Amino acid sequence: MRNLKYAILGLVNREPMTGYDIKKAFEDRALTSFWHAEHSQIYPELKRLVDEGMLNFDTDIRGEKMEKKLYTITPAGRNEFLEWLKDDVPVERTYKDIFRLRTFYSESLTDEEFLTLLKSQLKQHKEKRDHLAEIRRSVFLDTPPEKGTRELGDYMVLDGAVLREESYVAWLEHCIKIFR
Amino acid sequence: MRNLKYAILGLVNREPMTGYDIKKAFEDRALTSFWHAEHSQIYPELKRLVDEGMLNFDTDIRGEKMEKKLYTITPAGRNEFLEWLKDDVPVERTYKDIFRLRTFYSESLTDEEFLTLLKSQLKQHKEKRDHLAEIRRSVFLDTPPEKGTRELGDYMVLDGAVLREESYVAWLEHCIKIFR
DNA sequence: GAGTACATGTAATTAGTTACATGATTGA
DNA sequence: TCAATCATGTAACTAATTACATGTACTC
Repeated sequence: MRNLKYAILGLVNREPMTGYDIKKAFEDRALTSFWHAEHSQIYPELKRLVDEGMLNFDTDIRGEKMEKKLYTITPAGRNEFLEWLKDDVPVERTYKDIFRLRTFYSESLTDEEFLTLLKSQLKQHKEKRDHLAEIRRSVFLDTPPEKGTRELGDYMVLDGAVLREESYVAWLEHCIKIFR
Repeated sequence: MRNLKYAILGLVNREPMTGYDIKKAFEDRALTSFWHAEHSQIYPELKRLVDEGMLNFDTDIRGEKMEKKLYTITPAGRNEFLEWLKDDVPVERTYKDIFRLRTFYSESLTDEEFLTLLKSQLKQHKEKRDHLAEIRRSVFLDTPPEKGTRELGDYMVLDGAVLREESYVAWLEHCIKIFR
């Protein structure tokens, strides 16, 4: 499905970037909530996208001799990206989740053992939710940006991430209530 | 991380099963909401688990000569599974989601194009939510089973799947409201 | 007799992670 | 001068998907 291809094309379509910039973007809290890639996956994909005529690059010098490659999207790349973006695809049947897998088998744990796991997950998901909500508050003042701006995309996925964490927290709290 | 290993050990720990049974279990609505594997991944993993002494199998004959392998968990397998089950692991940083990736880049779509995608996703997630809630109602009468029963694990993940879909629906409706 | 479900495997490819490998620049 | 960050790559391995491949049993 080449999803990484489109994730990268979309970033470079926003503005010219280096591989390192792309790696950094995938570490940003908003993007990382629904996509991620290591640099070992990014650099080969960038090379491939250049071979396929989707991207060009210029070599920049920073300081005395440190080289970096600044990638730019080609018209063909932009076209492919826009076609992909329009695709209406069926929802993913499975959102893999290891903790839910453990929960499925929790009959084999003692109540205390499972409660410990539930509480640890709850703590982590609450922290994640609060962190994401704090970004939404500090960056967007909890108000959606104007339509047609890049910031609106950022806002919407951040908002979705907060909702997802809230829902996870509600589920964990429900499970804890059952076990007490 | 060998997650499939533990998903399979957990199923066979519940009761002896064939590879085909395991494949069917991964198509069941509750399990499929958070885990999935194709038979091409299951059969080699079963072979490996036998090699590692985690599973044994007996060959059953169905009808005249059709053979099937009924797998049973070994004490070593059960032990490994129980150790894995107790592990408290950090939450996954990323829950990959292609529609959220598209949303992130939606500034490059027209309002109508993006609204069409949003509405299609909304319809699908509502159907998924209703379907899951209907299973919860018909199988569990919306009431959690007793602690310590296998049914409670099934109920909890199903409940979590309903909540997750409800949260997705709420997010999509929020996005649609912004775009109107 | 046809179609569906049961039943098990392998091959080829793509996706993703962890480890290996190197070196420059900046700021404390 | 030390540490963190910038910067780019490859190798080895694990995970997962799609396609290839085969045959039986049951029900209408």
